[in-house]
Amino acid sequence: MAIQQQIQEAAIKSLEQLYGKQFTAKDFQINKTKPEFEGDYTIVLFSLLKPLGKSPDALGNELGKHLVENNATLFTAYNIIKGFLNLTVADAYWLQLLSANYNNVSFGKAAAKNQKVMVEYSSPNTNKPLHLGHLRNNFLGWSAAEIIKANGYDTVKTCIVNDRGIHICKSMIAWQLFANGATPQSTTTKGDHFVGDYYVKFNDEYKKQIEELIAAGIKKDDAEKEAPIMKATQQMLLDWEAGKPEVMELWKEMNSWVYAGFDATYKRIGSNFDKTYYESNTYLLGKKTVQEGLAKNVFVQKEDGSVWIDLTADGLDEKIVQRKDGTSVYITQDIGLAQQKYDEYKIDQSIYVIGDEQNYHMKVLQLICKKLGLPYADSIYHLSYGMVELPTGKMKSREGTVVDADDLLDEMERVAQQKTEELGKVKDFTAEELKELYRTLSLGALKFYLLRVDPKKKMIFNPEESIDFHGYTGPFIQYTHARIKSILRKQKANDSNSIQQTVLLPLEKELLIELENYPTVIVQAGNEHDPSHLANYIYTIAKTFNSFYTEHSVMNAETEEKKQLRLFICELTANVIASGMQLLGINVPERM
RNA sequence: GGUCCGGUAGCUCAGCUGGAUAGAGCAUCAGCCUUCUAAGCUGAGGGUCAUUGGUUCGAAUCCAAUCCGGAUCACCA
Repeated sequence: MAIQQQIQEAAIKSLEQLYGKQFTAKDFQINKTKPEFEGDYTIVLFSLLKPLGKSPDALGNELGKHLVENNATLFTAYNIIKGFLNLTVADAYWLQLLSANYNNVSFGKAAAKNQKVMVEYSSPNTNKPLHLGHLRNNFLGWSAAEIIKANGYDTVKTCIVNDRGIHICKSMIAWQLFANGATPQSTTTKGDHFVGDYYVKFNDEYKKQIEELIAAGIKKDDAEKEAPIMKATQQMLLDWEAGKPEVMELWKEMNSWVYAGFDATYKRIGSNFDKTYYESNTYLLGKKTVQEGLAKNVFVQKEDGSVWIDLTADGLDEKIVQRKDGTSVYITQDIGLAQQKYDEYKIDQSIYVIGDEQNYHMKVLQLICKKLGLPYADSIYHLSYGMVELPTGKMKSREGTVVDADDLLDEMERVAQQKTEELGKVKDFTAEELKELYRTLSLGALKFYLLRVDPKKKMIFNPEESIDFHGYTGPFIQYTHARIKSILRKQKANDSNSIQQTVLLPLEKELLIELENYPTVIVQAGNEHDPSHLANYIYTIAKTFNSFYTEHSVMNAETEEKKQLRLFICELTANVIASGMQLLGINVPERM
């Protein structure tokens, strides 16, 4: 049990024994003691004063004395400053924690809960390569799933590939018009980039045609509809829906190029999925639900045949769920897919990692599911994240202002290589080991950069300033891990009996107090679906370790006992860093 | 206009289920490598926590209003 919780329970017990009154954890707070005061944890007494009719000093003294006397293994001292009761936790407690967990790779992870959580993330369109925004999504989704797993849930990582629709037809049409049969192979271009280039070509041509039509005296709105390339695209969409063989063949081939490209990028960044859904298979789902909704009078049919739901009573708007021609809209497909996920996996919770531009959409989706009385309605959770923007504003693929994922990864690897060569610490590495190191460091820098901020906040990425390797960064933490491993290669911790009587120095104790908190941080990050808590926490651990490292020598410790103690601290710190970084999807090197 | 989200140091961000003098990193300045990896450590300067009012013993944190920025409110996905 977490120390904070133990203190709270001890205090509740003492308060009952002293005053015969029952309090709960909500009635008073336990905080970490501020560094400028003596003690480790602090009970804030103010909220207890009125119910007990006591002065801060009287309550503090009585409670402090009772706690120390009745929990000799837990507390060694107390002091009171104003309304704050500061408690000093026994060194033996931290030492016991240390010897029990120093080599426990499951430290911080919860027992199996036998519940299943699905995390949908990534969800790309097959008409353009992945960009920086997708990276935030991928890193978030992957990490959120790992954190959920660490909290004892079974997880299913899924991806819904947006592989059909008018935007896909655009790149197909452009390819037909301009490619002269070129392929990724013939041009040695990565498949997703190859197709993306034709998507850009479409827009260039479309714009040109509109201008020409406007020059010929046609109104802008009409020009946009009448441009030949757009008409051809719309026809192609109809042909696709009709299953016209040559269209299907081209569609399959171009998508296969894109998938080859995506696979390479996913492999590179470490994204993986247990189940991939394709919109071309799911876009007809949900129609049955429309009929059921009509039968239940949740939906209403208008005269023209379109089907609607009125959400104005819930502060939202009227929303269409089926067009007058009988085809389903996006939200209807989503209802259908939600049902399919539930049917296939019997999931207890369904998490959607989707940008905050779809907050409204997801709210509507959940509300409709509730009104339909679907059993999984409450299990839907939208893990919403802010857009990644450039200093110049939003990224726009049509305007070519996107930061391409592959380009960025290449650039990060170059920076990692340059910095490593400047420092010259791994000259004995093989070419293969160096390559792996650059990959580890570059991904560590990028993932940490994108995960360390609160997901729901938008963030600005400046391509001019490359991502740092110093300070609050992934490489800083990776470096700390490598430093520890360098010590542990010289000697491993072995004799935990020898350290049980050791008196802890401030930095030793501080590190242990922080390490003890790891399980609590995993729970918090899990409850809030927020990896940034974990990123923050690991950084704090690394920072404290580096202070400790500079202040105290391990191999040349004052005594053999201290050497053993510090070796154990090194082991546990390295384990927590490696474990926590793994939950962020970041590897830590043995050397760098 | 309705709804939702954000506004904390020059910049990027923590802290937000109310608690002690608001914290990090970057940048700036001053120190620290004959000793376990200096991608490090120590210190300094830098704040009207958007504004105003309220609740409270106590507010960056909760409530209300206002200002600023963003998202969204399609028979698009």
